[in-house]
Amino acid sequence: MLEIQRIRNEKEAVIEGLKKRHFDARPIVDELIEVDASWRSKKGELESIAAQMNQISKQIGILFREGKTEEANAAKAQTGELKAQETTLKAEVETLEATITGLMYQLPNVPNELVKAGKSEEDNEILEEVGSQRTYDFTPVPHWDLADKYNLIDFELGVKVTGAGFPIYRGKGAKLQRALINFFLEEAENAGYEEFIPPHVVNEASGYGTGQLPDKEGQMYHITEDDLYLIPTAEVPLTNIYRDVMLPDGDFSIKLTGYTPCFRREAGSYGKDVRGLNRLHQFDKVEIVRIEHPDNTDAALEEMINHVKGLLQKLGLHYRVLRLCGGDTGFAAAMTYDFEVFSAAQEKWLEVSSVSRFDTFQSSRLKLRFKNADKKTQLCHTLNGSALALPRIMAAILENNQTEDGIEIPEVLRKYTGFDSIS
RNA sequence: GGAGAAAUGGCAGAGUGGUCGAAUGCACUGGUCUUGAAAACCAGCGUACCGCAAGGUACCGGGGGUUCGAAUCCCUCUUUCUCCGCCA
Repeated sequence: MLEIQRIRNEKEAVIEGLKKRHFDARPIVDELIEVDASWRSKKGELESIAAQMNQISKQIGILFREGKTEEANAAKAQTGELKAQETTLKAEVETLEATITGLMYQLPNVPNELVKAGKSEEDNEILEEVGSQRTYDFTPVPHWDLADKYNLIDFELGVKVTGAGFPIYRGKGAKLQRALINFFLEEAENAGYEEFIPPHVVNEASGYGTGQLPDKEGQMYHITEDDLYLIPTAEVPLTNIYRDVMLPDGDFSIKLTGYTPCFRREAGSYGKDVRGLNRLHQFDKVEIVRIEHPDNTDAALEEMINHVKGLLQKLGLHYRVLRLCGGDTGFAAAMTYDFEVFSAAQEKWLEVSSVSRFDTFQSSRLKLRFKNADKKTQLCHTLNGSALALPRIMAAILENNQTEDGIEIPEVLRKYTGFDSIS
């Protein structure tokens, strides 16, 4: 959430910044400024009435103690009018507050200055491409066929047990999946991230804390009976560990990682894009999360980007890095870098990681703060990224590393899989 | 799942309708003393919002209610503990 002070003080800059998302913030911001002003004035009235009431109550207490019952009762009688006013004002203030909150929740984060204006993924900037396409003296087969041929992933069985988008990994497929998880976790650990195994289900407050609610309500599985949500990413439980936290001093850099399954309803998705592992309702991911002093955010982001690049390089994948344009940047993010790997058989780029900085957008909702050098309370910055999401990595490894009679396992994974190839 | 008890400031812990934002102790910060430290003593010491300020308001697990007035009474939810049941 943007801070109300920022909207009051930098109104035009906020509106201008949000234009990069093709988001017309002016109506919301104008209303916000107006409602905020009347909120402040009503709040002032309410508080002065409350002050009078407190004063009278105090007097009544003193009178009773002194045994001046009649005077006390007289004083009681005059409170009626004030009390009625207080009740009315209170309701008005509450309505105004709800309006403000409702409006605030509608405003996405203001893009970073590096982010280019743009509407959709067409406008994303390709920053670099590393590696090159392998050549094959046969026609590469898509991963869903390979998965079937070598008995690695059973999509039909998943449909039977659960439904579409819930594949079942088996045999060497399951083992390769587990190898990737172990590899990613170990790399994160080597980079200084502490490993967590968080719950896979979160409460409503956590959903609001990281910004999934109310914006993406329909994208999470909601367990209505207990009012809990299946996590769409480990970002939610990991970041919410630090909800309502005041870090004692400005010298911190918190690095968390965790592997979790992720659940997404993906309502409305259909067609060719959802074939095989391309888009699932349940998938595995290792996430990295950072909580940083604002001065350290640039460096942290850089470090995370390099971490993800390192993983892709170690896996020998042909990849490219994109900086998302305003329109394609997620609601809560100030800036996002996407990583895509090239899939040999599908002949297209698959997104495998997304690294974002949120600046104070999440921490303002989370109430995640620290005491700065002047002993003032200040909001932390949060960042997170996938390192990495498994299914499309799996798809790319299967497709890109296929030979005519098998699949070669990347060198770095062999100590985890225990086998060098699948045939 | 059933029965009971509890939730107060960083921690411990008092307070059961009125000068309570809350005693006291510990911790913490500053000062005095000391060559330095410890001890002792003095002072300070929660958060948020509104306000240029003075100041005001709100907060005793969350929400609601009673009352002129609620940490204190009532309802409700959550969490923790004890006992019983069930169980990987």
